[in-house]
Amino acid sequence: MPRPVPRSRRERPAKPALNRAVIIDAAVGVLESDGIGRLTMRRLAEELDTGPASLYVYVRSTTELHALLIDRLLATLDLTWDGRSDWRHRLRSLLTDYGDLLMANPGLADSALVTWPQGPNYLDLVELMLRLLSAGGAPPARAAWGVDVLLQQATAMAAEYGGRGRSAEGQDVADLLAAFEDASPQRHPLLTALGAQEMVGGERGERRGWGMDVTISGIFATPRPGE
Amino acid sequence: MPRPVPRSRRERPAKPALNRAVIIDAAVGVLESDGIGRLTMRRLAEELDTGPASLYVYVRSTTELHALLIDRLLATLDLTWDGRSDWRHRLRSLLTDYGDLLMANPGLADSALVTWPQGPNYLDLVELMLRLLSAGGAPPARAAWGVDVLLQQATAMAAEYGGRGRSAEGQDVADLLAAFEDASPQRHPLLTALGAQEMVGGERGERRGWGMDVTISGIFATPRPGE
DNA sequence: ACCTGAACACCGTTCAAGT
DNA sequence: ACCTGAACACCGTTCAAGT
Repeated sequence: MPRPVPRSRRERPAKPALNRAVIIDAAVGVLESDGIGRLTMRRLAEELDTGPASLYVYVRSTTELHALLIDRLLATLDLTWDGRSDWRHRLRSLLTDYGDLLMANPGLADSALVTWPQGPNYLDLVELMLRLLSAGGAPPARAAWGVDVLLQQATAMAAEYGGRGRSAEGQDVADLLAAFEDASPQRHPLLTALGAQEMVGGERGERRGWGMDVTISGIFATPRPGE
Repeated sequence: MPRPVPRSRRERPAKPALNRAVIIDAAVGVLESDGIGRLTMRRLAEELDTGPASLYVYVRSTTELHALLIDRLLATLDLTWDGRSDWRHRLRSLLTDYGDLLMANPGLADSALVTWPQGPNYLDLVELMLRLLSAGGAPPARAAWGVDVLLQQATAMAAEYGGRGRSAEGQDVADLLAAFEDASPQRHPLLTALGAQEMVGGERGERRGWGMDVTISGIFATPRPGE
């Protein structure tokens, strides 16, 4: 019969044994409470009630930590397709969901832009995109490059009008607007005629949807060299 | 008649007066000698023989410093067009030059990806791209969004197979390859059939050229909503 | 106005020493 | 094998005080 756990150990749950899963769970917690800007080895160690050195037994670097975190977040996406609904519509909704996920936390898209995701959910996402492009008639080798281009674009768009909009991450939209307002009518007639607002602005959903259509159409219009 | 400068002041040139231009010049020096990863306020202050606090009189933040640096580097590009040569060819060569510039220094493209350039040369680049897209027949509003998409893509491509290839920046290509090799034939049949090499590899120039053509074709094939 | 020493509040990563 | 205290070598930014 087990002896009763001493009160001091029951009051707060015992420090959980460290492992990769526990660390990534804690990382999600820090992301949600503090933002990715504070998702550091030291902050995470504090959360887990240990020292930063302990994390290096399970995670190679801060970059790997971010890659694992992003993969973990992908698990919340719907990565299925019934194979019958319109492939193009499904591809758009998938990329939209992915972008929304990255925009939900300020700075997350910026991080995703320079970090290659790493984990099972990322593979599922890529596989689904390959299926959808194949369903549309893309030859496999072209679909392979197409996935890369589409993901890169979705991530970049999320970074551009997601997190940085009203953030504490350094620059904001006002800076970009101000930069365009330095355009000179003599030297930059087209830019001046369009106006800063036209360059930067636009309804987010429209702009994003247009970008996706550009790339999807382009993929189907452009054979790979030697294809 | 001026008194002779004391020997101790002549041995090494006098500390230059600080100003924006001097700071950006020094930043280029640090970029070339140490890489952008070490282009910090502290390292730059050391180069200028002062303390970091002094730089804040001229530069608002490290992000602004990087934005100014990137604009400065753009000055080395050929941003002219005679208006007669093939617009599409010129657009491709412009984007290629821009990508090469970012790939010349490891980590630079990563930084450009999350930093909006700021300065006169960036405006010249945008103006030229607007001219080229207009020459191809794009309506102005579509050209505006097209410039954004093209620059974002060129930067992302530079980041993807530029700097990180053989770098000390955290992840490298081998990690990405390894991630794809975890694909399971049951769960990821298309991915498995293609193979990691097909997803990640390919001759850099071909891949980049294909990506540009995809986007350029897509821009001309896709009207803006309500256009 | 411009400049700066010093401080505040952080970082990533390594490694010898412990259990 | 797993864990960690402590250290090393850095960061960005602010601010009171000087010139």
